[in-house]
Amino acid sequence: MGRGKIEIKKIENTTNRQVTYSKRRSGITKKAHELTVLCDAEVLLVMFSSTDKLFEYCSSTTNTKKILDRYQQTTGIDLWNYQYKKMQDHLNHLKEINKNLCREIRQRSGGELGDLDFEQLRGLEQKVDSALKLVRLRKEHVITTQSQTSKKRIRQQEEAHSCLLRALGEREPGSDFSLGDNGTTDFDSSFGLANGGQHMLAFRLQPIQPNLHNMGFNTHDLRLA
Amino acid sequence: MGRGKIEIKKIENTTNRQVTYSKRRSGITKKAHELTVLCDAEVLLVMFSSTDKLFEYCSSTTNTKKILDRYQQTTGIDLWNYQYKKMQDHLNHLKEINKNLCREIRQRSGGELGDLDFEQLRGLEQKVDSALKLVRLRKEHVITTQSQTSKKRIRQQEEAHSCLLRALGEREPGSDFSLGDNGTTDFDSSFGLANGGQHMLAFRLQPIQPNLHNMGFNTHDLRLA
DNA sequence: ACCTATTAATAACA
DNA sequence: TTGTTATTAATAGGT
Repeated sequence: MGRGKIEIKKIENTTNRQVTYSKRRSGITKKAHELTVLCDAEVLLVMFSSTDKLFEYCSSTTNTKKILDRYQQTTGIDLWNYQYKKMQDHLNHLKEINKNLCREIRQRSGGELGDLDFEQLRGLEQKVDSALKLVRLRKEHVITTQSQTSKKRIRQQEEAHSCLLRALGEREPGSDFSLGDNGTTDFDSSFGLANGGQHMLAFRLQPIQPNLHNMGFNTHDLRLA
Repeated sequence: MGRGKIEIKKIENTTNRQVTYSKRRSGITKKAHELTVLCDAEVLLVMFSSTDKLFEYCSSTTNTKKILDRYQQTTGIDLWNYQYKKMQDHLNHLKEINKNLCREIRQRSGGELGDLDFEQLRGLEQKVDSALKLVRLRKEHVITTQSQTSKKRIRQQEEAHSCLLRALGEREPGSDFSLGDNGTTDFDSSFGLANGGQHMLAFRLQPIQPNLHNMGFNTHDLRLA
């Protein structure tokens, strides 16, 4: 169809080839659209020119992804399944590990012990027992450290306080800024704290360990996603 | 191009539509092939008829998967990535859960306590402590049950044994099958067991709970896959 | 991009 | 389905 018949083989003249590509591409696209409308079909047409430019037509009744999903479903052909399957395997493996971890935690919590025989129970008991010892040890250590830290801080504050008082006393000898029996009590009450010691500790130490509560040792959601 | 012009809209006559589909399908396929050869292009053509039959053309210089890989690379468009990404998210989520579970187990084992403050340690201690109590309770229950079961079995064996002896004695009054001071000892030694009680128990009970060792409470591989 | 002689595709019919 | 053919549509080569 044109000024003379042409043989169906690669057009060697580059310009001519590109012109023909352009014309025929629009031609076939039109055909694809007509097929879609006339025959109620779904058509996907993907073309790469020899210069690597992509052109695509897809029936407006659907979209590329749908067509290709359907294509895969119909043919059963792989296409992109390899990666997908590898991932799925990985996922199942993780789920399995997860399940076992959850069971271990439940057993370490004293639940789901029905399947364990005496020997296993003995082993579990020992583990939990030694864990308990370790936790207690750590707890003692933490409380000791906290207590020491707070004592040191209180001492530092006291020193700073008396230092200030002394300085004031030297500048204004007539003023009555002398200490009572207990300098610490005066200092505390000046901050609205009735008691030193424990309250002081709780109050002062919070900024040092900010918002670690509910971190680290959480009660995790043991359900699998 | 035919015996009269037609409007481009769905052909209502089903037979006619199918005939047209068939003819035009081969027409467009031919066009696709000509485009491939004349213009050195790569063409993929996927068609679903209104009766859901798939027809495909792909340039013989390539294949469907290559075209689609290239399509995806060129467009950057998803295609099948949606599922893939969903899976990847799921996977990362599971890994996260896994990590937390592992940490919880380590903390329940008395390790990795450095990040916990006093309150958290106290909570952990209580959990481990109550777990220990539960495990011990269960252990006691199991050992009690086992012991009762074994005692019952020994008693049954003894009865069966003396029953047999009695039967033998009645049939052959002259023979000397009388019991010694302790019938149990005789019975045990006849099986090559020096002592009854504990050994007996261990020996007899194994078949009752076969190969449960190393099941249920395993030391799981805490590394993530 | 447009033009148009010519070929190719195909609608209707068998 | 397949084949025939009158007719329309696509397009090769030229502008």
